[in-house]
Amino acid sequence: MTSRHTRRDVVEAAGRLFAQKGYHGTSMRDLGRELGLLGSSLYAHISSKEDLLVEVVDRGAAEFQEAAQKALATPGSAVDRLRALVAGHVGVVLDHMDEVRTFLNEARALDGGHRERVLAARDRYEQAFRRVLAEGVEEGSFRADLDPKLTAIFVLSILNALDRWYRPGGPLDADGLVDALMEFVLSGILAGRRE
Amino acid sequence: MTSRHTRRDVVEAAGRLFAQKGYHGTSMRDLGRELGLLGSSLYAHISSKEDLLVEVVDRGAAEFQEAAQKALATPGSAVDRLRALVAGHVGVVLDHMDEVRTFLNEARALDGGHRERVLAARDRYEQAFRRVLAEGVEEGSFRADLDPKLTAIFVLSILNALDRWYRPGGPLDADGLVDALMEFVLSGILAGRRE
DNA sequence: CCTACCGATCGGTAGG
DNA sequence: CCTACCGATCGGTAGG
Repeated sequence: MTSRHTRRDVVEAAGRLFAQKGYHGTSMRDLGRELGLLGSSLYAHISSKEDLLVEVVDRGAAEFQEAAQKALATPGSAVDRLRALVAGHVGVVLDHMDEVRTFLNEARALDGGHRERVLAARDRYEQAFRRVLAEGVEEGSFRADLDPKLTAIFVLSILNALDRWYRPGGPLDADGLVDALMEFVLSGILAGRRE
Repeated sequence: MTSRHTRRDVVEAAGRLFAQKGYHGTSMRDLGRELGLLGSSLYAHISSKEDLLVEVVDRGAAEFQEAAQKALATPGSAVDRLRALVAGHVGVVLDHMDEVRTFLNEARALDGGHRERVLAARDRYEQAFRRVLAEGVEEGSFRADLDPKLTAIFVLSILNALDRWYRPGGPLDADGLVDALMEFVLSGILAGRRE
C-alpha cells in the first residue's frame, strides 16, 4: 500500500474542522492530527490551505444548486415547489452539514475572486426561492402583496439557521421538520385563520 | 495629553474587526493599525486578546437582554409584546451591529467557561420569545397547536440573519422592516386568509 | 508520508 | 504609546 488517505479524505476532514472551528481557527497541523499524520504531509494531497477551503465551499454550493434544480422541476402548484425547495434544503443540511456550515460561515476567508463566486452561487440559490414565490403570487396561492425578494430572505434565514440547532436523531425527524417549516411559512402563527 | 485612545475605543475597534474578519482572522497588529498604533501598544489598555472578545460579546448579550426586558414589560396582548420583542431586536441590530455579529458568530472562539455563559445568555433571550408565544396561545391569539420552543427558534432565525443582508439607508426603513417581519410571522404567505 | 527545515507572523512583555 | 524584543506557531518546501 502506498498512502492511507485520499485527497477526498483530506477535503472531508477539512470540512469538519472548518465547520467546527472556522478556517482561521484551523491549522494545517490540526488537520493533520485529525487524520493521524503530520501537517506537512498534507501537501502530498493538496497544494494550499486556501485550495482546501475553496473545494469545501464549492461542494456546499453544488449540493444546494443541485437540490434547487430538482425542486424547481417538481410538477404541481407553487406551494408544491416551495415544499420541494424546503425539503431539498433540509436534505442537503442533513447530508452535508460540514460543507454547508463552511459555505455559509467561512466565505469571508476566501480571497476576492473566490468570495464573489460564492456570493453569486448563493444569489442563484436565492433566485430559485424568489421565482417560486413569484409564481405562487401569480397563480393566486400566495398573498398578492407579497414581496418575493424579501420573503425569500425570510424563508432562507430560517433554513440557513438549521445547522445551529437541528440534530438528527432528536424528537423531530426530517419530515416533521419540513412540515413544521411549511406550516410556519405558509400560515404564520395567528389563530382562527383556518375556520 | 497622555493617551489618545481609551479602552473603550479599543473594544469598539475590536468589535468592528471581529465582526468583519472573525476573531482568529484578526491579529493584534491589525487592531493596532485600525487605531493608528502598534499592536504591542494595545496592551496598555487591555490584558489579552481573549479579554477583548469576552468584552465585545458581553456587550452584545447585554443589549439583547435589556431590549427583551423592556419588551416583556409592554402592556396589551401577546401580539403587542411579540412586536415589541421584534422591534427591540431590530433596534439592537441597527445600533450595535458589530457586537451583535461577534456575539452570534464568534462565541466558539471563547474558552469553555466564557462560551457557556454566552450560550446561557442566548437561551435566556430565546426564553423571552417562548414565553410570549406561550402567552399568545393561552390567550387565544396564536394557534392552539403552536410549539413555542420551535416557533421561537424560527422567529429568532429570521432576526439573527438580519445583519447578513439588512442595510440601513436602503429602501426599507426600520419601521417597515418590523412591519414586514410581523406580517410574515403572524400571517405567513398564503392568500385568501384575511377575507 | 516523514524528516528537517524555512521565513513570516502570532500574542505578549520589559523598560522606558 | 514606542522600541526592542521573546518563544511559539503559522503555511509551506526539499528531499527522500
